[in-house]
Amino acid sequence: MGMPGAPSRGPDPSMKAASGSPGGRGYLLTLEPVPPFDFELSASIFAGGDPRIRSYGEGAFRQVVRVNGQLVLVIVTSEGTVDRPEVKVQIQPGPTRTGVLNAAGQAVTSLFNLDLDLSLFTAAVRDDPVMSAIAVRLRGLKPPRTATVFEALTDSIIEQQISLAAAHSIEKRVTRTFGDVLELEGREYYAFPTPGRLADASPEELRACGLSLKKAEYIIGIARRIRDGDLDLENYGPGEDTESIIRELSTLRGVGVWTAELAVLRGLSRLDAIPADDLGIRRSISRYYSRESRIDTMEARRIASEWGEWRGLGAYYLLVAERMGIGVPDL
DNA sequence: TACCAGGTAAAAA
DNA sequence: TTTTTACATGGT
Repeated sequence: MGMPGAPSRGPDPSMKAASGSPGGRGYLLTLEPVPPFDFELSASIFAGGDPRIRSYGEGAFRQVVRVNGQLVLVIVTSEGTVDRPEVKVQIQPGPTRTGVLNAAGQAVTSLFNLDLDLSLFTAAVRDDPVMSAIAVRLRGLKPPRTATVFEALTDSIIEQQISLAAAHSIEKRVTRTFGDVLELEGREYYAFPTPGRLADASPEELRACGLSLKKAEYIIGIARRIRDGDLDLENYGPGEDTESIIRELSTLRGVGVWTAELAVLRGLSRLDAIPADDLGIRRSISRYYSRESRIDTMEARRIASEWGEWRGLGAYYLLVAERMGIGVPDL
């Protein structure tokens, strides 16, 4: 039964724009995420990140976002609770037009999936005692989303085959080499490179960032098709079936099923997509659902099918649970 | 030191 | 058509 589009969501969180911050440090926006939402838990994935690119520390998340063609640093903090979440967004440099302010608010809403209604997920996994127990432990955890599908697709190509540690180090070098820079108070912040910038890169330049020559060619090829108008990754609507997007992306050179699934999961928050042959996902599924230390792709898909249209989010919960050292629930 | 790690396309059989 | 190989960096 192919369900069209992404799982249904709650309404957009309401935005209250303070028109100009009195303090003068930057402009302030308040977002009201759909509860439950645990900001600290959701943002902890970014803890220890490169402060020039994306970081979370001392309660504040920082990243450069591109809004209306302009780069701004968003500083996101939480003042609410899990059940009455309230997220503050500070924008630098200020002052800025309300159009930019509101666009930054939309960007943060997208980056943290603030409009996702997790109660639909917990309802869907009600009959799965393992996932239900983990969902209670991780209550309010929302999965992150990349700023663009291009970023998700590029990162996924970089992450093919090699370890996450190796991939992250390469991703940082790519961003610092090709990303646009925003200078603030003597500090530099980098946005993820645009397709146009990577379209102009040479395979050797990307190779110097640590990519294989083949991956460099894949990424440049995709970037050029976007630049030339042959490919548009950023306008998939809710009416487009997740499966058909995965099929479409899989036709790109260098993009297999695994890469396409990961890209729609992280770039479009298609939470019904699960990269079932992913080693890490298979390991975490086997940890919580099997006596075997390793399971194959078919077995992973069979178990994940219990989570219905939320299999991708279920997989994310298992990965986070494993990372946090949450044990197998006693049933 | 060697080997594996959140794959893929192209070559070889 | 199916199987094997090359590829890149970081951790153990």
